[in-house]
Amino acid sequence: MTIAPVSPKYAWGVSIRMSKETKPTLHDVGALAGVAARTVSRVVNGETGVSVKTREKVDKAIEALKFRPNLAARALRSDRSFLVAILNNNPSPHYVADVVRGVSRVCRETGNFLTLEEFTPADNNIAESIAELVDSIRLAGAILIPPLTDDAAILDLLEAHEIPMVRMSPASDAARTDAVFARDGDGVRQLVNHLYQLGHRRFAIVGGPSSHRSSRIRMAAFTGALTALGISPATVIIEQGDYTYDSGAEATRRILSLPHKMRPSIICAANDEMAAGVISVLGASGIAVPGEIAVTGFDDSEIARLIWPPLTTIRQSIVEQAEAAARLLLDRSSVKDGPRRIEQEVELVIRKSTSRDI
Amino acid sequence: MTIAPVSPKYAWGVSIRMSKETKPTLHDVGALAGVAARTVSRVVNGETGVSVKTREKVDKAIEALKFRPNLAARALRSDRSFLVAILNNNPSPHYVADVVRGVSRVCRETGNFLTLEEFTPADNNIAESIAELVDSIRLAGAILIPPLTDDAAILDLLEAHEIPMVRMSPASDAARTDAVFARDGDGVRQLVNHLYQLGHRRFAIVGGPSSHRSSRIRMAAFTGALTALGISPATVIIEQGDYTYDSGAEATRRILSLPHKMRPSIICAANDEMAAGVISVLGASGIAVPGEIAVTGFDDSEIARLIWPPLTTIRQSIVEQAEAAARLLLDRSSVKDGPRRIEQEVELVIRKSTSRDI
DNA sequence: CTGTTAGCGCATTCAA
DNA sequence: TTGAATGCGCTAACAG
Repeated sequence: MTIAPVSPKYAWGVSIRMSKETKPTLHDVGALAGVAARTVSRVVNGETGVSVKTREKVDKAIEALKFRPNLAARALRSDRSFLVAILNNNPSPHYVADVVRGVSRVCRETGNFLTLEEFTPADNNIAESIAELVDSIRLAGAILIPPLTDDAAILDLLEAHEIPMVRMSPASDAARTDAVFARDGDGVRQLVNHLYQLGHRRFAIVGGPSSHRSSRIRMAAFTGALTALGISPATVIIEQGDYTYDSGAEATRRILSLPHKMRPSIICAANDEMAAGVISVLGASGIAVPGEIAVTGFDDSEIARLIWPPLTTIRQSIVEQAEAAARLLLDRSSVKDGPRRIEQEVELVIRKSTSRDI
Repeated sequence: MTIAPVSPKYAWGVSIRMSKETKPTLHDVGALAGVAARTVSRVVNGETGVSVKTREKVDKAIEALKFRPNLAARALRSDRSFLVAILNNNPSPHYVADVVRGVSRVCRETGNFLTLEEFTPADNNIAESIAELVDSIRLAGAILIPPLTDDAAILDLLEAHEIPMVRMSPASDAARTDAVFARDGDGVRQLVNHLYQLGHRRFAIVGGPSSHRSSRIRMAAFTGALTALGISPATVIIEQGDYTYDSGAEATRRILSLPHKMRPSIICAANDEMAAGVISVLGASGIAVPGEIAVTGFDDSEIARLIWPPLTTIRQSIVEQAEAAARLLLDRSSVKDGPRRIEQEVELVIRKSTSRDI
């Protein structure tokens, strides 16, 4: 057998790896299987047009060499990476962690990797950082989390680069891209009906910032559901918060400063974090929860379970929404039919903050 | 001027980009600046041996073309990516979010990108997933978060691939790699001294899992500090938890079942999450906090501020630790001197859960 | 069904 | 101080 002048690695004519340091390539696999690199490439990428016999040989060689395609080479040659980016400037750790968990799972299933572009709400050069990323490598796609979902400059940027994207719960221009939503309105209706059955008639609502789609929807659903039960919105105390703990506490102080006969029997916050603020002020004021005033949240974030009393709330599985978003992102088969939209069910979770027996 | 038969892009002899779709390359920049690609490469990588004049021309061309080096090509050619991986199976969203925030900041400063390998504690094929990553691309480095920091199989894997790594608060084999720690012991001593000054003499401690370095250190510091104040460890109630909310609640039930005269005036939990469990059980039992029993946590995680009463605790800035870890990881200048070690200061945060005036 | 050739964009010889 | 040539590992064209 003549010596094939290919490269030192192949100096013995067959695929004998000289060193543990050298990672096997398509070429190595091909040499071992007795086929060309191109054929191995076909097998690796699941292309059609390879005989079963050949495929088996190649698979065996891949296995034997523990071959793994080089990401950089693939990305360079085919101008498509296997990187899915999560773009985030949402400061809530629970929310982000759940998104990461869901996307991560799907990435692993599909042989992709996850990159995280993390910003604080104060960052003002978000678009620039993202530009750096998308100019440096062709992303498999991007998942956008609120409130960054509604940043027109970033949407423009991604569109200009033709990066596939899915937005989670976008507030504006919802039909512009693929998107995933939760059925917030359904949740509010379930919650209100439950409270009504418990006998509550004097409601206070602490709304979220009107800039968020979710808070507008939740507020509309609250007033709608109450009206449907014969409770006039005019009799409902409505306070405005901004989804933070402190704003929930502040709203509660305002509520407690009202004439005593107007005091509600139930305070519904538009998210759990504000509800935690509500409970802390009630506790500090010596008001029994739920005995004197009951409290509800929304989201079923971790804190709903950790505070005392634990919160009755609406669970929306962010993990599942994120999984759905990632699958949508990676499935390009139906994009041509226009923006796609997934709506996720929610669920009422009843805990002690509305219990009758405390 | 003759037509240079280089590629369609250069068909006009000078660097005129034919289409917005085509990203500029080193070659384009060089053509515009009137130098070879090799020279541009030198400038981009900050190599020496380029005249000031040339460098200026090149910089101008880079600016004009908004050139950004192609990550994939760089990674392929030089077998080094600009990807920093965070390896995590810690379920605490606050903690992970802080790590991400710190690492993210440093990555952005240094032109790197961040990839997140996220696992649940239940995942049993962590090593396999990480192998897939490190076999696919040469990472710039990896940052390991507990409890994954102490997984020998993963350390072996990364070492075998010669991936630079920094571990955060490793429990075992601490000198094996670069590492970042917090001065937990200092924090405990500050805390105990403060409680002693408030008049507390009957202590209960809810420890963390002995598998964690942090809980062993914290427990040793508690008994040490108490002893130093003349309080015999034999008179201290010690319960074992596992850092979860539920284990804190459970430990508290055991404490409350003790004869009344043994009841402590203060329960110190080894982390905030267990402290939240402690407070919930005390609340459910009608015991005033801090009036009858005070409570402290450790970590100053978000929940410390969100529960009622808010927790006196020890703040360790995870963001800063993560930043330090990332800088350590990316600075390879001093690795040859053996494993490096950074210790981060902590700080006592006094809140209502130990206040005297409630 | 399979192989040959070429080149993605960059960094690294080596030569000038 | 600069440039020409080469190839990293892979996949797209194009043959056979």
